[in-house]
Amino acid sequence: MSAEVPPGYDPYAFEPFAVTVDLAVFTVREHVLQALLIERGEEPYAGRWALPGGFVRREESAEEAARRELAEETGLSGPNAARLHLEQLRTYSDPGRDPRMRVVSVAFAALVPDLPEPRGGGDATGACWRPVADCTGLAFDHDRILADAHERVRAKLEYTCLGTAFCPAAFTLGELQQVYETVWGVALDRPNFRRKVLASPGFVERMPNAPRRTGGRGAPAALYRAGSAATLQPPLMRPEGRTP
Amino acid sequence: MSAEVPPGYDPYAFEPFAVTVDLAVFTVREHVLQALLIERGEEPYAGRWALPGGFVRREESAEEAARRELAEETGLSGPNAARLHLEQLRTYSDPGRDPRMRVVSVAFAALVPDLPEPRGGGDATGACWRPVADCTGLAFDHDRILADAHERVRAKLEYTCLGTAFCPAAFTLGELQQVYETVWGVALDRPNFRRKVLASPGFVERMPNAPRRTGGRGAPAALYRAGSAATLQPPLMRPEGRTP
DNA sequence: TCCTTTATAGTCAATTCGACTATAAAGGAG
DNA sequence: CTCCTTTATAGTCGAATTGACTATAAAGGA
Repeated sequence: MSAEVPPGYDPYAFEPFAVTVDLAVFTVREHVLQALLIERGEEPYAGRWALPGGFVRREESAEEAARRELAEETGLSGPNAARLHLEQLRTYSDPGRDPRMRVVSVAFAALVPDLPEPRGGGDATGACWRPVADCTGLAFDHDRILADAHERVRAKLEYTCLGTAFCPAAFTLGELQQVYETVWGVALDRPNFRRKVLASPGFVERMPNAPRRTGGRGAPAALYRAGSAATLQPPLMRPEGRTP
Repeated sequence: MSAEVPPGYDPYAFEPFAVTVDLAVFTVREHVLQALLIERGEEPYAGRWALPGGFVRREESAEEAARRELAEETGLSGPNAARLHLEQLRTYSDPGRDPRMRVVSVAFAALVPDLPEPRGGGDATGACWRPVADCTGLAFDHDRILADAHERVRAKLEYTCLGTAFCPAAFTLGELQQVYETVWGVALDRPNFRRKVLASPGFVERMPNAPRRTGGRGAPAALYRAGSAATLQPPLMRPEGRTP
């Protein structure tokens, strides 16, 4: 490898890499933020938990690979696939992050509503939801990826309308507030929360139907669906203004 | 290149890619936001302008490659290299983004103060600063990368202390305000701007020295340096709350 | 029939923000 | 030297937002 290599496509400068995608898939189940994990069936890290993912194929982009892997892992398809937020997180490229060869991984964060069942499909031994607080000791650098994705989601709830991605197609403001409280780990004042949400144009819109009761007890709540806005102005900040 | 497929990897799934970094380097010069471009000397796109960048080498991460390329292209080294903000933007992986082979590019955004001179150093035919508004018709998908980076910088000025990355080690509040006005393309009220900045803990801190006059005319201004905070709470929002 | 839980409507004071006014300290033009 | 323009910096004031509460109604369960 000469030091005076022109930019371009000098054969000595070109190094072959494998490119993979890794997915940090989040959902809110039973008042807890959970992540989707798979149990590795092969070396290295056989038997360890890891984020779902796989190789990017020759004819697809990283986004397409991520969507394909997500469908394989969760059984997400058709109408469900539409109610899914998938965004690129960042790329992890440390030499040595895979013990055998040079692998660059494009990480994605995905937010899905509470799905019926995870499907341990395809190549993974098993797949399951696990509270993010318990997701430690993952394979490769997946602890780090998951932590980065977790903080990204926490931060994006502040200034985007992403919270609705955790909710089903129709939801109550109480359910939306639960999402915020679960992801941020704080309690929010109910009247103030609904005042903020309803004052944010395009965040939620009322469904032209009848209300229903959700958890059984309590007064029936109005149903809302996600609005057309993508960002929140002004933002809905978490208390204690922490961004650790 | 070792065609040997490591054990445990599906040989049909593994596809070799080239991995590059592309840099969107921004500075504020003469009240205009400018980006660093190089003129390509080789096919494809010979003679066209492009973002600086290059291949990731076998023993380095994408971050290290980006820092290396930036040093080669701008002559940034030693003390200057410290006053530099470099952050990963996202990865571009469309098949066909390079006409000849499968290239995945990890894009970075860099913010530097007004440097003495760009250096068309090393491998590039020529390098120059160009107002971002005039940066069109770039090679590959670099128009898109630059646009994404531009919007990222605009957005991050709102909720981080990044604005100081465009300023020299010591700066006046007027200079910092110029950065915001230039990047956002709006005029800000001077008293209100300084009130917000000074009320944000850790954004700037006064230098324990004497004031000076900057542009020649006008009263002398106090000098500040970047504080220790990374994020702004509450954010400093651009007027008209636009996030196109 | 209570009692607990949840939804929803208000109130009120403190804080913040946007739009201004005012004053001082340069440098340049004449 | 004397305006005049430009910039820095200190305030003011009313409107809007926010955080902390109170109040009331409508469930379901014991």
